[in-house]
Amino acid sequence: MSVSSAPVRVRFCPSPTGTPHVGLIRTCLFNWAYARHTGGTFVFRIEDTDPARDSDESYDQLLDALRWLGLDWDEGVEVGGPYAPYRQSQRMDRYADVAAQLLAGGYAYESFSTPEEVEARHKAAGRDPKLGYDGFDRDLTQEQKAAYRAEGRAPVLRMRMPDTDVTFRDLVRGPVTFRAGSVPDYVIVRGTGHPLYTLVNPVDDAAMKITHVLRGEDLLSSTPRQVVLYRALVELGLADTVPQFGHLPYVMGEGNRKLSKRDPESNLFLHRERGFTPEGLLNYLALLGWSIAPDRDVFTLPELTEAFDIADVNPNPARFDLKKAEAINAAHLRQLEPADFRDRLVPYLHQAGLVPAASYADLETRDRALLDAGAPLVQERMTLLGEVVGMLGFLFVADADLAVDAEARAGLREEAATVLDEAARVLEQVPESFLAADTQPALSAALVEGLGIKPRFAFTPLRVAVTGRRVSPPLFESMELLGKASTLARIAALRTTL
RNA sequence: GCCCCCGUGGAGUAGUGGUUAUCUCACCUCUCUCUCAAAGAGGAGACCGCCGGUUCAAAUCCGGUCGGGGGUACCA
Repeated sequence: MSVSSAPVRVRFCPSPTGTPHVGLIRTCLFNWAYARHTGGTFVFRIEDTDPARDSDESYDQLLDALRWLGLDWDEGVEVGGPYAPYRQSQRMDRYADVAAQLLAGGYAYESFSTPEEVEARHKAAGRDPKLGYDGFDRDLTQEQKAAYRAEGRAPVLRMRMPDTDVTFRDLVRGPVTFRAGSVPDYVIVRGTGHPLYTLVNPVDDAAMKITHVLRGEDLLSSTPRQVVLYRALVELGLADTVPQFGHLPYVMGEGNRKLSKRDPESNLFLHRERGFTPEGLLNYLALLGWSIAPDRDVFTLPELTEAFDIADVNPNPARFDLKKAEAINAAHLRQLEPADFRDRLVPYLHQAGLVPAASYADLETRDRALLDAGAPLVQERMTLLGEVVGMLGFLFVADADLAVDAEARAGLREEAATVLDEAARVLEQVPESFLAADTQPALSAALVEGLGIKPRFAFTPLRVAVTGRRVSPPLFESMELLGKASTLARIAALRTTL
């Protein structure tokens, strides 16, 4: 149900403040997906007009985030484009020019009132003092303005809001109307001459010929202001049309609160560190307000772009559910090509200090062999890549350095000592190759049949001895990878603590 | 106060006049089984915020109401 047939141009325009937030990335993803779906253009612009809060570090993190996720942009910072520059801090002269035209055209006016004066006037008139700016300076004479300047006051520039309702058709919510008089005249340029977001954002969207503004619901209430500004820009010949707006639902955290920057779950990089894959995380983020089909929620990025339409976005607030996100990620891990999965484990092992190399290609021969054999053992047992440290860590530590989980050790039954003794005796006789096909029957015969112990109780002490944990990859394959000497050494080590 | 948005099982979600109200995750049980997963089978869980109206018939249309969220900056 497209209203416009012009090529789609969308943008992602974060402020470089703080660490990338999952809600911000969700917004980026939807813009990107819409551009890719429609064959349109995805613009990446940086809104760094607040020197007090913006930082280069945050800018770098934004780039890092988009590159990690594979959300590529057609125009914008780093890559350039026909409407460069794409950092607002480098476009200041343009804003001054537009502001001057808005003033000259009567769309904006100079305002000298302080907030205290506005409030005082509301009180004096018996109105609610929190009503907002009252339009007092709308029609000041030259003499009045001169008098204020003589007092040393520097005026702000305010947009003149119309005395009519402002209606626009939101792509997600349908028609939205703001009642006449409910949106006060707002500031677009500070007394210092510094332009504000309310001016700069629509001016750049117009300059960059943005056709669809897809952003968070938190900006919904600023839309009537922008629509009015846009209309002025159109009349001034500075914009072609008013773009279409679509407001994406909030991303909620626990309870009924917006997921805030304070919540650890909101930090994109935390998820990366824990071992979310780009595929898994993006898949989950796409589910925050959208779904590909009623009976399906695991999909690839190409499937997403093929199916995505802003019109299908649901207006309800979406809750960020880590459990669900992890389940989606686990499904993606299982779908990975075995070699791909294996390669992705290395950085996590490296980070934990288990292997000296940070990439598979740089791995030593022995580590490489262990990982080649170990990765397939855990691929369908993991939710996050970071779990590999716990799952396969035992393969990469010296016998003396194996940490045995205290709880797992304490949970062993009385016959554990007997089991370990008997297992050690039997395993001594298994050939050096230590194949699972040899150890399993030997241990079964000795422990299950010989001692009459149920398999789960017979093998648990061995699992704890060999891997240090109660949950591990399959036992016999683990022993095979570890080799006969290490396996026996670890069994002996645990035995002495019982 | 004023303005705007939202309201279907624990979470997400399908469903715009007639269905036993969809599916996924989570949860419970069972099968498989050396642990954990995976896989397979089954189960519990919402009368669609509430009230009223229109209609033979409403989660779906209308009115009202309550609840939650957001905005109301010389922040973005």
